[in-house]
Amino acid sequence: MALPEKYDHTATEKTAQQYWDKTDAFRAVEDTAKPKYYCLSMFPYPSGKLHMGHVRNYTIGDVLTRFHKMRGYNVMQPMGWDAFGLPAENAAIANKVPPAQWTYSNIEYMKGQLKSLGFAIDWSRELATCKPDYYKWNQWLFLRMLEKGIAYKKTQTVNWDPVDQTVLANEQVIDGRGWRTGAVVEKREIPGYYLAITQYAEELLGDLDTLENWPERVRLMQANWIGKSTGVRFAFPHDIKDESGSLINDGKLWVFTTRADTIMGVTFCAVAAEHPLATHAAKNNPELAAFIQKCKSGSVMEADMATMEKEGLPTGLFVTHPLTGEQVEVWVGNYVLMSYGDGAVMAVPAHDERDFGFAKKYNLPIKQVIAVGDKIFSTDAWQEWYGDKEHGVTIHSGKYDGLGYKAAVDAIADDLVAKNIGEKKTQWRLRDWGISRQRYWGCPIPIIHCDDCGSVPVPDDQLPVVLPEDCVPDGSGNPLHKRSDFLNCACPKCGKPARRETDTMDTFVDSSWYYARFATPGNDKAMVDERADYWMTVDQYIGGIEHAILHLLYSRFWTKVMRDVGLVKYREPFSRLLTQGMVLNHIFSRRSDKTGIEWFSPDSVDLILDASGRVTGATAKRDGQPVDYGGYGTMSKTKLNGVDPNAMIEQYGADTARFFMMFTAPPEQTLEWSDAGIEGSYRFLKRVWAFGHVFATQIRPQLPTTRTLASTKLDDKLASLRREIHLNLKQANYDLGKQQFNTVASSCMKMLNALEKAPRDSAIAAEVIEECFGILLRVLSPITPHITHTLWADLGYGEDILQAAWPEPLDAALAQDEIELVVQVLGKTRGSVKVPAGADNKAIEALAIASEAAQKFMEGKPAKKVIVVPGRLVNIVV
RNA sequence: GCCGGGGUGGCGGAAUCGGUAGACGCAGCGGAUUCAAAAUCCGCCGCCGAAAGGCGCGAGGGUUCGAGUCCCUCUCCCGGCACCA
Repeated sequence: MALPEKYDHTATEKTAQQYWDKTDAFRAVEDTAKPKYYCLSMFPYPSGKLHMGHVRNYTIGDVLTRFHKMRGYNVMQPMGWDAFGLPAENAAIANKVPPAQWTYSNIEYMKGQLKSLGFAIDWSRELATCKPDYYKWNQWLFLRMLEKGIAYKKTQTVNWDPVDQTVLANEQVIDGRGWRTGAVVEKREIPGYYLAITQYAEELLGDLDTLENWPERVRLMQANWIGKSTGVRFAFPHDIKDESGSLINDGKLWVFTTRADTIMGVTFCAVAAEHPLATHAAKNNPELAAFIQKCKSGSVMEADMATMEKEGLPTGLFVTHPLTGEQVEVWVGNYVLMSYGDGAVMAVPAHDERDFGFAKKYNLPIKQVIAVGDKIFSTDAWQEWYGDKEHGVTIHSGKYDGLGYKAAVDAIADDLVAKNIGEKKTQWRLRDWGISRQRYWGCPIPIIHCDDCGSVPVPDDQLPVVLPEDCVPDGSGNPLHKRSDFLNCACPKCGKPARRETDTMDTFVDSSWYYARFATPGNDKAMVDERADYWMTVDQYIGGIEHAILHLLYSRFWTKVMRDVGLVKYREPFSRLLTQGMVLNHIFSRRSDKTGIEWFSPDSVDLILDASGRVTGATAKRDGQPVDYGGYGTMSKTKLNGVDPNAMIEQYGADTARFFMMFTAPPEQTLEWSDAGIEGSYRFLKRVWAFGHVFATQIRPQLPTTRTLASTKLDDKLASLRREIHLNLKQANYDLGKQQFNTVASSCMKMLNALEKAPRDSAIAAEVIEECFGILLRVLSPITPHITHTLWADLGYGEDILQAAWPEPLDAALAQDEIELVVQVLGKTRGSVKVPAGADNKAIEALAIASEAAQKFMEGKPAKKVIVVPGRLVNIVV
């Protein structure tokens, strides 16, 4: 078939995709003869259509998949759908269609988009988390967790919309009001199921060290989130009784501290507004009650917290210092968190900056118990060294005087243990994972409520508990409450009529183990099987940094639970992680008093550039009036600055979109969208095609039947072309190892630049070009698979480029007779000199000193010292 | 506040072990082609300077024959966490 002269991306991509479909090219089959490579991109939520972030994510995964396939790995790249979730319910409310229908039609559409981008996905492994054959295993493992005490029930606080009678997610609460009703949101205590991720805190933290191929920042974010601190938990005894006459908290005010060495400096205690002692004290103290109310209703927004003034009120209650026996007053402080530790702190104003400020504000005593050298302590202002535990030594502390940090903590902890009133303890920031959601479109929690037997787990043989797919939520409450066919059931224990649990699981549960299920398609007898033993762990995981904490932490936790249940042997699911940067575009807006902010899409404005080509502003095409330029920001629906992948594919093709995304920025960095950049990428592919046409018409006819390249001495031009190609190949291979794809794309461009300039008028030239263009096509093929597939096949290289071996640079092609060295005088580059390839340092020195560049700048002075860096430069010191 | 990451032409970004800073591309400028335009092709393209040359990788200092790269001080930007006791 003759190769058309003009690059037709639509036809090219269609042909290639048909070939892949026909040959089932991406089917992954277990094969122990080859090293396996499991490449996984985070599966999408089927929100409607793909956005550019998806395209970038999956292109990175596809490049790695295809590259490893050509390198001889047995690769698997699956795809699925994170199909449960709130947006489907919102769409259902708006369109009056069941969430299932909306979800399945989105999946259909987005699957078509993924296919049109040419990703090497094994669709036979496709899964959707909303299908019973998938979520059955959520339920099954949940039951195992219940048995092991990892899953448990307790009350939780939720946002309650009193008008719709429904629970709201945090993002549905806007300025304290329900997003649909505008009603003031209440806090409600309702029961829910929790997973005891804290039981795994130590392991989740410790195993971070084994994740060498994870970005450092992700590991740090997880470590911070887990938040381990070691210290002492101890109690201040008291005899404060409630109305019924019983001691509050058994007469102990428990606190946690990492600075037990400063216990002798405690001058007061502070408790959270929700603390029982605060509640008690407020009963006969309206001022305190009002303050507590203010603390509780106060904003929990970060920005407010940061600027919030530390405030407090005394309770009038006193507790006893466990070591000195002194009476210590209890305050309520707005800075004490009920959710961390015991909701109370000891206050040592002398050695804690926050306590210091609080004590100064309310005129509370400040007692120094730590000294650093001869430094003078004063209560005038806080000094950094007051909190220095490295160099501090205890003073004014009675029997504990003269001890360093560790010795003091040990001695004090020992005494508290002896008094049976304290212990060394590790405190975690991490909290257990509440998985109950009062929502319809999610995985049902397999529990049955019986009046006699209580909450009874659904027996394994009754799994899955299937969610009805035909409900249409109307925004008021969970529609399952109206489904008697779902609701009514028999108690598995006593057989009496009972009610099914209507809460569903957090969708993070669904995504916590899908990677393992991809390796076990179609098995309805087991969650995972021996095929998963073959494929797991995931060799390369790719996704957005926004999942650095929750999704990745839950997946790690889930894996460890699966291990403890005996399902898997590995400790961690993802051996290597790449967090790709976001895709940005220009933002334009106009603010008016009448309509508020109006957004303008980038193609609805004309840019105003300054003399140097920088964007300084824009005008709307509609009315010619100026709009505000907001710089680059993430693509979003509201800001109208998204780019539609389908429009891209239609106009330029998938290969151009893929090439642009790989070329414009390294994968971890943000990527700024640019129409001109897209044009540039398209131009490059058109040139690749044009060279393919030259190859077909001018090169191939010249090729001799017997190739002589390996035994022929090439002339300078051909040798340097070949060297240039092999050098760029070497560079590309190095960069692929680093996962730096932008420079791989650069290397491809450099190869084409060299090829276009090459002589093409002899049989041997044709042979060199044949080899070189073959290298270019293969290096380029993971990035732009369609065009390279077609050229490879049509130009006679072989049937399927994906089956071709990845090229390796040849030493013979890289070798050169003469090398050019940079000549420096006193470290400044002055020129260059050519030396024979095998020249020794002595000879090189002589040639360099004799060179024109050196002679001019040495000004007749003798060389004091000459440094030769082999293959690079010569530096002459005078 | 703490912890990370970063600052290189008009722009996106290269520079592997301390060894020619600005690869590759975009934008811009000049030219060829064209009736003209688009497309395409060729050339130029950090700053100062007529040139020789000098200066240049956030700022300042240091180590070195040689520093974007190593060390110290400062500064700004981005991300995460945060009254965490």
